[in-house]
Amino acid sequence: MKKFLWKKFSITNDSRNNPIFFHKNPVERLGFLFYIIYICPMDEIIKHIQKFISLNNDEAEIVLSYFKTETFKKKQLLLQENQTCNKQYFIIKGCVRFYINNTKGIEQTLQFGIENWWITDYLSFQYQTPSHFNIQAIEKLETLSIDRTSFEELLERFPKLEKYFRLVIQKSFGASQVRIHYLFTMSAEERFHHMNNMFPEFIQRVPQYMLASYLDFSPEFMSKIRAGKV
Amino acid sequence: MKKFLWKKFSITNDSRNNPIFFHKNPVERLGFLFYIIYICPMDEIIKHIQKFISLNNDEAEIVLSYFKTETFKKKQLLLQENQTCNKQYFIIKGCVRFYINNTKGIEQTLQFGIENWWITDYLSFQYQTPSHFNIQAIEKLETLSIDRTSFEELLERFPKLEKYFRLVIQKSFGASQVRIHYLFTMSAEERFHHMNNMFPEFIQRVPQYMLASYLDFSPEFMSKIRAGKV
DNA sequence: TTGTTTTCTTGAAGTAGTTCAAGTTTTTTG
DNA sequence: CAAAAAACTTGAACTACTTCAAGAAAACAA
Repeated sequence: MKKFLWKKFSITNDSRNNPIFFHKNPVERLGFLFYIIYICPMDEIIKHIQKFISLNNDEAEIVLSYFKTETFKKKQLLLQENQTCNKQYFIIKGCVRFYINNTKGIEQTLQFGIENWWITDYLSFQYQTPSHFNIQAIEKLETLSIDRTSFEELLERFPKLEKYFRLVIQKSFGASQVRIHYLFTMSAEERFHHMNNMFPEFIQRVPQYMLASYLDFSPEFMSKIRAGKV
Repeated sequence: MKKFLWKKFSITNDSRNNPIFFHKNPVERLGFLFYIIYICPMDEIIKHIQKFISLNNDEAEIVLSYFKTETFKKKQLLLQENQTCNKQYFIIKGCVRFYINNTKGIEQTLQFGIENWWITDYLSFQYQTPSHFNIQAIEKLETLSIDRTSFEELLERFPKLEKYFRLVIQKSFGASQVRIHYLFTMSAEERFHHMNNMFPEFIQRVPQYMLASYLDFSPEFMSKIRAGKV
């Protein structure tokens, strides 16, 4: 039901220029209001922004207009190695992995992303250089995306968003440091149990072999840990 | 010689209220001008900021006034585990390591910092929570430091610095991702040679055992790699 | 529902690293 | 400059993981 409405009312970049969407008469906008308040998952990004900085309703609408909804099928790539990353994605629904192909041709997961997370290769996005990374949908995925140009425009129009993005990246960076900490201080088994305790629901969502590579051991070893055979 | 002058003219936070320093008469300020233009390493931070955003001379002086020069002896700690990190440091001269004590009581380096780098535990600094990390001077160290409160004030006074700090952190985050990439795809020996090729001058500056832990292998193994005995 | 693909399991053999302990070299300090 | 401290080296024994190969189970598509 939710999903049906979501698709039906799906708002694209063009909404920015759609007079109905921005019409001030509340009756005429009823459908959209309902959509925005009760159903629209796009609302999540506004809530997320408002956790870090203030943003009133009018601003929120304009901010939203800079984003495009983009959906991906399971296994579809959002970014491929050697391509330049020209979008930043905010995950509305679903799950992605950020991975590389190592020298033996095995895919190694560096990061996962779930609802309300930003995902992109910041270096490639910022400096428009080819990426070393792949980003792939693990589940059917709904995102809000913004390209490099719109992103610049958005930040120029709302400089206070600089603060929002600074804080978002700061958090990601912090998480990345803590991750290295865990890789360095825990044994394979400890890393698995730690992950298991911290994110019990999450580990249900991704194939074991991806989790194994994220925790930096082989899928076979994961199997043995789970079976208590180590 | 340089060092002597540096010490002699060392500018502290109090400079903000020092009428001589900000006096507009160029003759009276000659010493300081000379200092600022030819000797003052504080200038480096301004140059660094100007690489990312525009900043005129008047602004630069005010920005500088928010910082304090702080020096550390070799081995001195800038931040200790379990303390809350309440400063952000910009390194003028010297070298630091960002490390943890692992479960076996061995110190494991997660990051190095050299001239023109920012170093702090961003999570602890931002959310004022106890840090998991230590930051230590590896060489005699000169920094510019800014505390949490001054940092907030600075950003409020110059909102465009939000962009600067966003870009700085973005770069650090990118570097951290690339680092994990290397850890995952290269063997110990490859990681060493890669580091050797990329930063030949840097590896001269730090003890081998710190480098070994940064590259995630034992000091003994480093020794064997270097001797070609592996 | 059935066939196909993807994911997970298991044990045996192998290896890239660690750990330990003792000695040597280099750097720092008074 | 000598003494002390810190950093580096070496080889032998060990181990936490990997790799391989083959089969079982689960998920997916037609």
